[in-house]
Amino acid sequence: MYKAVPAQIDLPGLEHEILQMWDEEAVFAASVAARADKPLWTFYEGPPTANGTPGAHHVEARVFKDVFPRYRTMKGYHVPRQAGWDCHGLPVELAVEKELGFTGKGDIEAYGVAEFNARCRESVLRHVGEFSDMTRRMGYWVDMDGAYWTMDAQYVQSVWWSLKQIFNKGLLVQDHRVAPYCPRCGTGLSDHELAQGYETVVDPSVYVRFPITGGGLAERFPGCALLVWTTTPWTLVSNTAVAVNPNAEYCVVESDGEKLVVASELVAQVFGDTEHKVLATISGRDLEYTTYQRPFDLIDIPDAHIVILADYVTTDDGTGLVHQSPAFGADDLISCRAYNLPVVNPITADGHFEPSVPMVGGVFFKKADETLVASLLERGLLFRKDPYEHAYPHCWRCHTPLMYYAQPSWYIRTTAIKDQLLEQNAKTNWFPPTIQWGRYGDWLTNNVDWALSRNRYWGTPLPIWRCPDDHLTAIESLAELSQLSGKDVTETDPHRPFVDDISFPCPQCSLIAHRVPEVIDCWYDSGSMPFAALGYPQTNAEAFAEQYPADFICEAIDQTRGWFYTLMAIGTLVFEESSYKNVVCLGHILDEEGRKMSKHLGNVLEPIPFMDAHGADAVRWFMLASGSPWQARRVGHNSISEVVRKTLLTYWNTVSFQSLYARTSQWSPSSSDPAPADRPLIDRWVLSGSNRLAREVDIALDQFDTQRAGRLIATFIDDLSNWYVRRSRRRFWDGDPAALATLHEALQTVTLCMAPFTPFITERVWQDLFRSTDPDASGSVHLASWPKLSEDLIDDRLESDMALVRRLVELGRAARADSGVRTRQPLGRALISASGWNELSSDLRDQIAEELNVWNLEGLGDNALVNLSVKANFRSLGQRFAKDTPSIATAIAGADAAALVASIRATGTGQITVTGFGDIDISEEDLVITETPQEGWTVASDAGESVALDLAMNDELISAGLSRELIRALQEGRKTSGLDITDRIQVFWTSSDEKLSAALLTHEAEIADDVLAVQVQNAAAPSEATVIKTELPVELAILRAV
RNA sequence: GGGCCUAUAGCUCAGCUCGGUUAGAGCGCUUCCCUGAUAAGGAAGAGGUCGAUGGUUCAAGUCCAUCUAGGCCCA
Repeated sequence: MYKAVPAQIDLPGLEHEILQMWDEEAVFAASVAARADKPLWTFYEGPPTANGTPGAHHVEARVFKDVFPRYRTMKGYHVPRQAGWDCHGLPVELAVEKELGFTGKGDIEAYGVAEFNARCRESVLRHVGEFSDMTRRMGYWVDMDGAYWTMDAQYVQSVWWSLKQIFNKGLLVQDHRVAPYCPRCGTGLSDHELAQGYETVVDPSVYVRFPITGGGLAERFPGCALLVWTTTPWTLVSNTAVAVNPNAEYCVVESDGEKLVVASELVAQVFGDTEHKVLATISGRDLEYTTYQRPFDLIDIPDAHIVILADYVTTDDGTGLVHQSPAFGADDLISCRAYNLPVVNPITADGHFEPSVPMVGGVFFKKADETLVASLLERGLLFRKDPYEHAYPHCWRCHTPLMYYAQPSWYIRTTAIKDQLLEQNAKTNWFPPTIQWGRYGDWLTNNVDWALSRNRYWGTPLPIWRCPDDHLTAIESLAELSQLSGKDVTETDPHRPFVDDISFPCPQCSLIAHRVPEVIDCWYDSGSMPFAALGYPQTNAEAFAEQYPADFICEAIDQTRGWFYTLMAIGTLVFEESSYKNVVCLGHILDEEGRKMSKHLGNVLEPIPFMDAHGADAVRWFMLASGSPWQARRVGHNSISEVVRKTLLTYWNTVSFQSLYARTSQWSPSSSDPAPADRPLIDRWVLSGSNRLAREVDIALDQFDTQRAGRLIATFIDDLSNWYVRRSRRRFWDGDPAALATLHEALQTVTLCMAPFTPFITERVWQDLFRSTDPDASGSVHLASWPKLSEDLIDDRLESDMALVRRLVELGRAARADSGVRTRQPLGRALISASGWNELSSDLRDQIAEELNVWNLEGLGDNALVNLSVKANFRSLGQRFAKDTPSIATAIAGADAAALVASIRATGTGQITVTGFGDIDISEEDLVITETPQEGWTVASDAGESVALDLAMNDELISAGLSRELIRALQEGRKTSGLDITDRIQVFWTSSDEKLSAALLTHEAEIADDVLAVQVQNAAAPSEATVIKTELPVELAILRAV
């Protein structure tokens, strides 16, 4: 027997019970173990940074990471799922710095690197707890006990091993380049980190006069100045040169008594309405080696301050003359090197001007702008100053504006494998597909070398040792280090400062080699997880070979330049093959107003309270099925509660209904239930639909399309509840085994299809309906297999017939509403006109009659004088007649509809005369034929289908109507007086109304049957009976029968 | 400046792959109906220049081009 399923449900409460059951019975482990000998379907978990608290976007990604492995498991695959935690990196360091009240690297050094890193490790352990709780609460099944931690010694050594492979290929190199640099964190950043941190800021954009001191122009136009534009006034201190485009045209402009050099194309923009006159034009090339007076004379920059040529200079913006400061611009550095100009850097590693610099010594670089601009103004060098709004890169973690800063760094030469990366990308399936050659492909095409090193503390140490003669040795493990150093260091923590203390004689020259000071980008750590999570190659070599590459990974779109890239790049660098085949790339989650969620705005959704308010299933269903996962979506309390009402509660109530009546009639599924073929048509319709559902959802999930799958499921649940159950209610009251078996089977299918989406509620239903009635049922819905298809039960004809039935019912209801006669009042007959009506089985016709409360349904043409109208069916005509379609359509509209239809119905074709074409044969499919009765009917028509109601009343109909009215009043009375649905009652009535009395007597048996009355007495009610309120002229009362 | 995404009812979104002549759903609003599973369901009404322009076509929300606005990412 089924378990009792209450109509009311507390979803979050249910989920906590299920969570406990899963824990107690170790269902997740069992679901993986049960498929151990089945084909592998591999999934890689992208490790969240164990820092800060989880947000709604983590829930989103984790829902998708959960649904496909669950689905594949049901389909018979072995899907191990290893959790992972990203432990290293700036985010963790910054959090610890904040806790300790540090302001920079000096504080860390003073505190001690060992102690600092210990705090970092402790911080990671603390934050992982929050992620674990959220993960468990939402029902994301992933093995957290066996999680990989990027800070584990084994993991670090795997990363070392991979770096050594790359080093050996000559692709890990040190170089001196201008790179984005965070002065607060004191380290360079990679391009994909840069991508995380653009912020819109307003900087001063200044036009500065650089008076010419030598060269051709100085002689021709004494007092002339170069007009130079920059948005970073602080770099003017180290001005070294001015670059112009050799192929652009420049001119000398006289305005307001001064002479300035500007690119010709920009003259109008620079001078605007100010009166100005062009004195001469000159090519950029001819400006080369012009000398000028630099704007600030604060630091020593020998042999500089000339005009140089550079192709990258454009005349789109500014003045076409670009100030050069080679320490702070990648392009500047390249251009100035070509002229052997010095690279002078007056800014220290913490972003402040050196104390010895006059005017701005000790000032933070960005803060110097104001002082410097004031000085320019005072000395008459400032031509113009505008606020300039633009996106400027900031540190993605501490929000300090970045400097482009010349510094030595370690790079992975990814540009050398760019073609291979493009090749690997071509073999990857992206969902949605636009990412592949759009956002991601674009990124690959513009690939730059990976700036790998960080001048920090808490990270995987770069495993390169260097001797005084600059010989480099890459190390792959502590074992190798032990061998070289002659000491057993295999138990040493492979982090700073401990590895820094290990040294060994250089294998090439025997001088003592020490480790270089840098640690690596933590994105390299996470990108190494396919092998490092297994400790490969030191351990698990076999498992790795089986599990590489992954069948499936999934993250949000911000990972295109993050994890999606580092995974592919490292895979290609080390194994010459990308590490994933299918990648699902999600849009972001926004708040209800469409804004990004951020702590700053205070609109962050706390996942656990959110799930405890609505239920994790509701949140999951929303993420998977509501709107497009590829797009940014708004989420909030309203959108989630709609999901609950529309889908989850409808499903639950259908289950509760089934349980109620099955238990009432002591029904359990058994072999004595009628076979599907022997059940009524409506049952076969449901089974056709449920089997189709299993097939279509399977296809959709195979294509990673949860939105489509969700729509299919929601539609089916709606059909089941609001058509099948609604239409079959009486059979359930009667305990009809065919109906009960049908609903049982349909619910089983939909429960299985839904299990990956909403694992909690489906588990509850599985336990209450299926495990309780089938000794062979698996102990959990998540140990069950995908529903077995019975293709032979899928009946296209039946489904299209039922669709017609439902359309006709819809028309009938419209006509009913129009007529003003309430549905409880039966009508004698309705006339139907629709193609397909004649072929409709009597079972299906009965569905229409019952739903509309009409005693007889008849074909329209046989019973009334009919008005015919015809319209052109353009879809059909267009294919045949193309550009002549409109003339044909006009002719059809003007034709004698009655004669045309009569001819088509008799012979299959009809003829119309079209001016310029003569007679044309048309068939029924070329037309939309609408039949309506000529008079005296209430009609509703749509798309060639009509339902007409006969409103004529007679005593019999009125009597039946009164009886229905009484039944409804009595049922309402039963309900409000709190009777159980199985309670029997006695009915007492008295009435002075003749018609009503007659109706009661005529329909007594039927009334008694419907309201479970053991007796219907025409007598005054005893005092203990409950009086039923009704607007009919009758005194009515009921009493619970003993 | 480049890449990608988005624009359909007051709000949230389908429909666009594969063009068919009255553009759909849900929420909200008005009126009515049905109801012994339902926190539901149904009918009617109000509410749309399907972002704009141009093109292709017999026919464009749907295909093409350009533009506008917003978003994300990059320069």
